[in-house]
Amino acid sequence: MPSFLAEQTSIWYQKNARDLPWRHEGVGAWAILISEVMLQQTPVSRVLTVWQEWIERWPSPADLAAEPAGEAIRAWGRLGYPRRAMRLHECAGEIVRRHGGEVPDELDKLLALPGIGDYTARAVLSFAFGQRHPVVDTNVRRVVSRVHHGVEDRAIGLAEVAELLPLGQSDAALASAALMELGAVVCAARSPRCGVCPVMAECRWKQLGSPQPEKPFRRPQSYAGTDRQVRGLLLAVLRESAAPVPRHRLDLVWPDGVQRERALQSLLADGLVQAQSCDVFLLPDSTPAQ
DNA sequence: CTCCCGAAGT
DNA sequence: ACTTCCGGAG
Repeated sequence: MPSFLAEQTSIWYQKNARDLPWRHEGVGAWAILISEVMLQQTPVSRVLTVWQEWIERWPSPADLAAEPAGEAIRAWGRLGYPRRAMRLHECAGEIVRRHGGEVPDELDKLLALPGIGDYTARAVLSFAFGQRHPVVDTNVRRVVSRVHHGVEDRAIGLAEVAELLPLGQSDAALASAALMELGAVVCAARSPRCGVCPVMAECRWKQLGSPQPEKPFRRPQSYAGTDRQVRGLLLAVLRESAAPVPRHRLDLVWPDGVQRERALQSLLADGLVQAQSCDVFLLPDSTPAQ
């Protein structure tokens, strides 16, 4: 059932879409998959440079799979959540071993790959293969919740979004990109730009006076002082060092020895760091995928 | 300090 | 259903 929301947003998108390099003609499924993983938790502006480096260095899954995981972690730079880099490396290996080196174009096969969840699998199918799938990230949830239900945070499921997409494959893929773009640049969480919104006239949320949620949703933890920050500091040292790093150099980045050790152990457990000996550490140099 | 906002493990 | 996992911009 093509909806007013999907149709109007698609028209708007064709005039107002940002010119992002992974949207260019001829960009392959692997490059799009990389972009979606990088964008999972990181703003566009920070992804641009690293994505370009990755696709030039590793234009196919086989190119990435042929290198040690540590190279992916190093090239991830400061994008954050570096387990994504490790999973992308594992993902490349799986694509080579199980799919002949080509990104699969079926939902169940994508969902089975490491680091690929409900959102990313459908984003790749839509944006790389032009298929019709509900691509639901928090932007899309917010847009649909506001426009159709008039509230900030109604639970929006895949089925509901599937129903509002146009029936044609390429029209649906376009609408999915458009809904995400609208949520990102117009129907923003904090500062919505309703004055330029293509669906303002039929937005339930706007009609109701842009009601805020009953519960303001408190964010329990800040980043400063968390294990995540310490892990980031430790990994940065290893990333920027060509040679293995002795423990005493890691001791410099954080004063609390208990937390520092806990962070180091969790990095080892995640496979983001390897111990060369009991007091020397390096990025993983696991043998490339066979 | 706040905002950003997906995958996977439990 | 709830928690862990980053880091830069404002």
